[in-house]
Amino acid sequence: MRISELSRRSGVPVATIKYYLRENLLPKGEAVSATQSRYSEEHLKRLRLVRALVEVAEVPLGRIRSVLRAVDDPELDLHTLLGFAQYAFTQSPEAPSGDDPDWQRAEHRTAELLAQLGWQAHEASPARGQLVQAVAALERLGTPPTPEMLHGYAAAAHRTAELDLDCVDPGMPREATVQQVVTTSALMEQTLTALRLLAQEDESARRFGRGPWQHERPEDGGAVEGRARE
Amino acid sequence: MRISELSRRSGVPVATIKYYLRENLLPKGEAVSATQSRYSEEHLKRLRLVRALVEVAEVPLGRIRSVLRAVDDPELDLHTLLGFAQYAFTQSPEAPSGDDPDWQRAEHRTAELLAQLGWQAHEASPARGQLVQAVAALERLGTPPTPEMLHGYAAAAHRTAELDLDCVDPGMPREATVQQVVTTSALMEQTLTALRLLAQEDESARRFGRGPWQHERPEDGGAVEGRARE
DNA sequence: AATATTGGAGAGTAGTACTATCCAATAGGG
DNA sequence: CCCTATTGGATAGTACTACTCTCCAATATT
Repeated sequence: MRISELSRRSGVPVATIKYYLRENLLPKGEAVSATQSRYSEEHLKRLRLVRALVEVAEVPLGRIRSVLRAVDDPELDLHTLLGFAQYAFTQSPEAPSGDDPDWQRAEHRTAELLAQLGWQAHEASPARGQLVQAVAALERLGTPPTPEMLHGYAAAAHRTAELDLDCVDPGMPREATVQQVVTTSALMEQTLTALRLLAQEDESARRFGRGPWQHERPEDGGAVEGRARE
Repeated sequence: MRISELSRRSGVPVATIKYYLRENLLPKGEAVSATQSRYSEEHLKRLRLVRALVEVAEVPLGRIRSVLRAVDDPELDLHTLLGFAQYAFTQSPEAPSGDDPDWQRAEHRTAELLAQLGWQAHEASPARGQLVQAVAALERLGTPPTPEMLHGYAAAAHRTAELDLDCVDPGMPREATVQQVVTTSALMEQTLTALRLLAQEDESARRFGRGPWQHERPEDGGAVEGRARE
């Protein structure tokens, strides 16, 4: 198909497709002449994947590029690919600025937690870094997470990880599996977050509330006065 | 304290503090003269909260502003505040573009799921919208989530929501509770995400891997050859 | 008195993700 | 073969976010 058809079928403007082509988020089409290339169903699938990642999961294009590079590497096995996907999707918290006492304590808490859980995590894992960063931030705000809480969250996280991997079938063709891996990493995250928020709403209503939330924004001009019935 | 001390104690540049003051992310200090204002410990706390939200949770400043507006409203009870925090932190997926069949199906799946779970969620809840959006994206990519999977994730989400609310004590002074609510919404999200990724790594190693991941970036010069931009 | 700091305002910058315009080379219909 | 539309390729421009820098006159500090 031509670029205009690719645009029509995906709902993405031609200019944006050209941009993705330039940015190596979409492989070039097969050049038919100097002014025409042919795009396949694979291109359409890839484009839809990129759009889902951009629109729904809000992954920056740079990280999407990294993931796709790994996806397109036929050498990588499933386990390694999952690792790359994780690496690409997680923002590395970079320099801990050295001698931050809160960071040190967070490092210690994290190491202890992982040891108790028996999880083997790479020392330089970005997820580990993110965990330390979050714990350090909580320390700094004066509300450090208790080991019990962390264990509780870890148990829930472990349950979701099992579910994540349940839908990855190593016997399927690589293409399909790869898509599954990437969508699992990114879109299931969104799903899980949304479910958690909905569960919070329900649980909050049960504990201290009087029904579901009123969803008005506290935008400029008030509108705050008309909150839940009193 | 003066602005320079606020800067030194928080590690945030003076220029950024001024910017936050302009953007109403930080209340003005008590004006002592035409060229000086006094800032309190509250300002420092607020500044640290904003930084944690920006750096760790990557919440856009606009959303932070919304949350803070709700936080500073003494009228709001805990339940309502939690609702505002959720509303502010979630990006609304906006217009479903009307007659998208995938969206319709996702709407249906979501409604059914919530009905089965017995969760009372507001029709216009942003979390609900986000869930529909994620499910619709998965549909579009050809890998719709099964009801069983969704129920599994929902159970895990419910567990975390219980933990989230366990650390909110309605008997505490409002200031402390409010901080707790906001950090719970945002920073625990990061914590949970990180834990899920670590659990994935561990579980993936158990199922198909041979140990923890090697964390090399597929960046230029890495194991994966770079893009063909010549 | 000399130097530093502050509040306030405005302009400038860097990064991200497009969007628009231009152009010459075709493609496709008549 | 002619004419219009489309395409690839390149470049420039836009909108938004989150700062960062500069300037200034009025203080504060030494």
